[in-house]
Amino acid sequence: MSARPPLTLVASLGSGRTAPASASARIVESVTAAIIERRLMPGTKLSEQKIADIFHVSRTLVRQALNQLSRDRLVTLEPARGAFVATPSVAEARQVFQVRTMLEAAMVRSLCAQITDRQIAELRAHLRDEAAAVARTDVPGRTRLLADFHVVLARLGGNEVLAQLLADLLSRSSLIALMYQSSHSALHSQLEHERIVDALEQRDGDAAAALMERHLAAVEQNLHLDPHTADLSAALLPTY
Amino acid sequence: MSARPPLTLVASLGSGRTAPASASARIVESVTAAIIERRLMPGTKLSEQKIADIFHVSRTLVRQALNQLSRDRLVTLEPARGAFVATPSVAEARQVFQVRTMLEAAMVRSLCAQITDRQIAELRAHLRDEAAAVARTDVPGRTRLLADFHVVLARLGGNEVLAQLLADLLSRSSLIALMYQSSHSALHSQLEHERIVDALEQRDGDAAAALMERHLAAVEQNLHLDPHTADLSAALLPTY
DNA sequence: CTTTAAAAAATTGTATACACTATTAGCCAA
DNA sequence: TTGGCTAATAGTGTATACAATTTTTTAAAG
Repeated sequence: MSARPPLTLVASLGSGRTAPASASARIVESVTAAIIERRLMPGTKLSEQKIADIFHVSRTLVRQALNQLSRDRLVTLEPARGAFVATPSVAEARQVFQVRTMLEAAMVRSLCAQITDRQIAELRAHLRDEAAAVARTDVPGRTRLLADFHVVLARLGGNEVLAQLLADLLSRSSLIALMYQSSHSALHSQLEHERIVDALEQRDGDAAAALMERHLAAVEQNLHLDPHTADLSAALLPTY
Repeated sequence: MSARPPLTLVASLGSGRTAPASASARIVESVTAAIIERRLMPGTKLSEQKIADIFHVSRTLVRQALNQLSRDRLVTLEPARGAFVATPSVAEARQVFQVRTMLEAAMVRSLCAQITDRQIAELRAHLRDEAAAVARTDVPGRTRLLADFHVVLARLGGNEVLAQLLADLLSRSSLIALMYQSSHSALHSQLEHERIVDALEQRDGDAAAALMERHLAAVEQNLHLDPHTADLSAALLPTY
């Protein structure tokens, strides 16, 4: 019997980013980071009182945070039973990738028409960070950076609505990748990112869109989404 | 009442589940409906205690509902000042339509490959409802039906993630249309919907996507988004 | 009559109390 | 032991209390 209080949540407080003023926003960020960086497993129960104790706030604020996480689909709320880290279904996983493909292909295509050299340089800098994290086998770091690449791309277009939407889809994708044990190598992903930026640099919208579609398809292909494996892992993974 | 489509914009914004509407979900639906049906103007203050009295619940549940509405971008929360019906900016309006164009164009294109005759019949039935509402100048009804068309389309593809995303964007679009006084005639929109279904029926993905893109561009064009008008209306409408 | 300042009222932000539901533990009977 | 019943425990759902902040009112001065 573990009953292991997620002290890891507190540790994630120090992880970069703009400091959210609100306490509940801090909790949302911490739990999100913990999920993305694979420190909280799908199905883990998120007890209100335990989280409240960790952050030294009342359950009121914890409940606010859990509600928001539920809207983000990172947490499932079961009435009168509590909050759990979500366990996205195979169907949901496929749908998330389908939506991402629609959005991201169109995004890079339109980005080609407006991207500046300065922005390309920003992307190159990000790619260097990715490559470094991959090289030193920094698993949490590379996971976050590889996901961030897509959000950075979205922000370059200046469409905040799109960026926000994609950020949500990306955090869901991280949970999906964790749950279905992606076998897509980080190195492979990183190289595909490089090629996408190459296409952007050449302002070749069709190529960039095609590369993005193939990249997402490759990532999805390397998830263990086939029914047999999925059922098995879903049956074995803890529900409490 | 007439046979209502299984999925309405308002209903889709609630808990998302078939669970009996909780108190806060009821509040969310009521406020959403009030905004979409133009009974709450942008900028209107939503006082917690007043809403609590109306629904005979405590502020706790009202705050939950307002938080959810804030996440849907229908309501803006100003710290220590309260909740207000959102007043989406011109930039946000353009971004919402840009994202919708990306998603809905790709959506109808992929829908062409899998749509059944039975689903086409469903769409035709919806179009008849639309036409009837337009003919009898039922403004709230036609507004809802014209928006629902896009959500119904999303549901047909069987992608629940996409449908949910689009439902959110649609409610935001309704608020935008209200704020920027769309001059796009309902009849015109309705006819464009007919053409899109025509293309779907012929399984012509490129045509359907192009028609959808033109439809959304036309709707956006007929919003009063030009800076001068926008500043004027923004200055006169809100703030109290 | 307008402007400014301070006090009062109203409203939001957070914590706590309590009711209600679910889970667990213990007990008895088969 | 095993199954099921009941009691105890723990946890969630909602309401209320109180503190902090903003808005309004009131009053006085310029």
